[in-house]
Amino acid sequence: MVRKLGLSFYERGTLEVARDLLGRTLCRRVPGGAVLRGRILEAEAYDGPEDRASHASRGPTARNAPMFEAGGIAYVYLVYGVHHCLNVVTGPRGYPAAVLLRGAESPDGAASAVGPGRLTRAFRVDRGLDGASLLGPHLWLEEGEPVPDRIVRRTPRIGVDYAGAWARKRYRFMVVG
DNA sequence: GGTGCGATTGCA
DNA sequence: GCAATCGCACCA
Repeated sequence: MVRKLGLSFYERGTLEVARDLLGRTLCRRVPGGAVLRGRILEAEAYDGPEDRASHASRGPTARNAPMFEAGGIAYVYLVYGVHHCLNVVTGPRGYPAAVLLRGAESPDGAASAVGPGRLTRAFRVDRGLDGASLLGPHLWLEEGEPVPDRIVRRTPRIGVDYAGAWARKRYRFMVVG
């Protein structure tokens, strides 16, 4: 029996959720009814208003509004005018935090979809899902198979060199192998 | 109303 | 090494 992760999974500290996302099953019901599934392999935490790498570091805007909502919804945005990025919003309402999903197994089980843009393409996620509930019919997570610490690696985040000391924090979690 | 650029990727 | 491509943050 597969279990959909509930609100209590998301309403925790961002770093804790990021680590715990590894091994969980990302599920996406596409138009037509088919469900795409794949285990999450890589995730990055963006934690609070002080985090200079976070879109929320300059206060609430139209784009980052979902980050300020309570955990359990998606935050989807377009980077470089080309790729969509999928985030899992975490923590309580008013505290801007989210986890960027950077890699997962491909739904077809073949190769892995590593890279935030590749992941959203593989799971057909776009801005139509911005703000969508992660307990709803279009996008959700299932329990999956938790990953032991010995195959988890922590590194600084990718592509945020502009963020000073925040760029060096080890907020990226990935499954090795 | 104008401008500069990004939580990336793929190809030369 | 660099183009693609556009929403949005910020300034006027």
